[in-house]
Amino acid sequence: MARRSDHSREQLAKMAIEAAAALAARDGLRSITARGVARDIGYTVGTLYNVFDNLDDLVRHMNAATMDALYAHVTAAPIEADPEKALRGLARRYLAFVSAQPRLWSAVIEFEPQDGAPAPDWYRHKAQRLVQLGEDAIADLFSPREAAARRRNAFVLWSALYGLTALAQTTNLAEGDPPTALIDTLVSTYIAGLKAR
Amino acid sequence: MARRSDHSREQLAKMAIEAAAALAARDGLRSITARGVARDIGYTVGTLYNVFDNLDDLVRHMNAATMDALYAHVTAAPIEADPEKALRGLARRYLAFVSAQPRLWSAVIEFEPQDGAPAPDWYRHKAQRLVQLGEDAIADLFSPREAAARRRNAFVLWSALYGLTALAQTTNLAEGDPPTALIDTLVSTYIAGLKAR
DNA sequence: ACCTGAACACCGTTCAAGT
DNA sequence: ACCTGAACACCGTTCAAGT
Repeated sequence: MARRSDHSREQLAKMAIEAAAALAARDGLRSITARGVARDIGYTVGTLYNVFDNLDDLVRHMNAATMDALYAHVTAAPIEADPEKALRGLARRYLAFVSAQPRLWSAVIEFEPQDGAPAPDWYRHKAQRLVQLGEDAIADLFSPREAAARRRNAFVLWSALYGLTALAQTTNLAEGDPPTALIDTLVSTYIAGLKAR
Repeated sequence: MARRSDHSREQLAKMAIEAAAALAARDGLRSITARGVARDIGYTVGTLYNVFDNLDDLVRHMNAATMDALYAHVTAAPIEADPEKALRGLARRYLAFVSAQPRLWSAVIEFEPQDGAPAPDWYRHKAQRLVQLGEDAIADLFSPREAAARRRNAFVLWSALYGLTALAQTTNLAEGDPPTALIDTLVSTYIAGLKAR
């Protein structure tokens, strides 16, 4: 055996990522196993380790693909000029994506590589792009010399949105309030706070 | 062998939870194994399954203990009357706890039981108690008939805090801004927004 | 160069057998 | 009733051997 070359390295990576995402979407992050992914793409485990450093590396790439899909989904609609409308639009599209793919998004949240190494730059950039969208949305509320405050508030808003989607999914702490209402409450209250600075 | 009865069921549970927490604090959630915990408490795996349903059950109890410790830490100081001061105090003590035990708090965030079953009531109550603290802190900003809005905003604030601690730990998206500055920005902006309602 | 198959050192969970 | 030890069906990762 050996050297089938049915697929290029890039194709193998794509197939493995999609197989992993299918597993995670169905049964959660922990259902992803090297043997399971290998089985689903018709190769043996060894081949997987020829393409990825280890299983965490594969999961990281899967999560990166999820973040790319989220970014694409959020930017598919035009972004309004008014900060509050723009932010609410972003937040609602964010929520819609997460609600449609709950276990895939949970995988992004839950993922913590075994070696405590910090995420590589290319991975952090995926998240940074999303924060940037929020920063653009609220830009009109800041003067050009307030760049630091603008960035800090964008990060706080993104974190808040992140926490809301994380908690609204799992816990049912806010019974009666649909996630959309929570999102809208966050956006309108925070924007009002920014305007009152 | 058998029936050592060196320890009561309750003692065994406590020992196992502490052993698991020690493992998680050092090397993260995924370093907790049934065999490792059993080794550290001087029993075999079988005994662990006599006390807990499975490993997820043990981890859930460990996380519950972490939330209890967080609650105790946050309520150790008197809570101020002014909403903004009260909330900032809570948030800062929250952050202090999380920063002191980063991997233990990460375990709470990352944990997702294998069976997709919702968390039991006694577990959800631990989180609910923390939200309640926030609700009490902001109570003065709402009239008695606005109970729903008060609860919703407390949940949004707690979620935001949760997201901020989750992201500020791992990613370094907000370089230059220390976590305390992010927390203060969140609290002061959100409170200003609530006052501007 | 790429892929396989088998190996190594682990896992979670169960349960008959002992006291 | 409680605990052990061994078993079962898995894991992640490595690597000699094949083409």
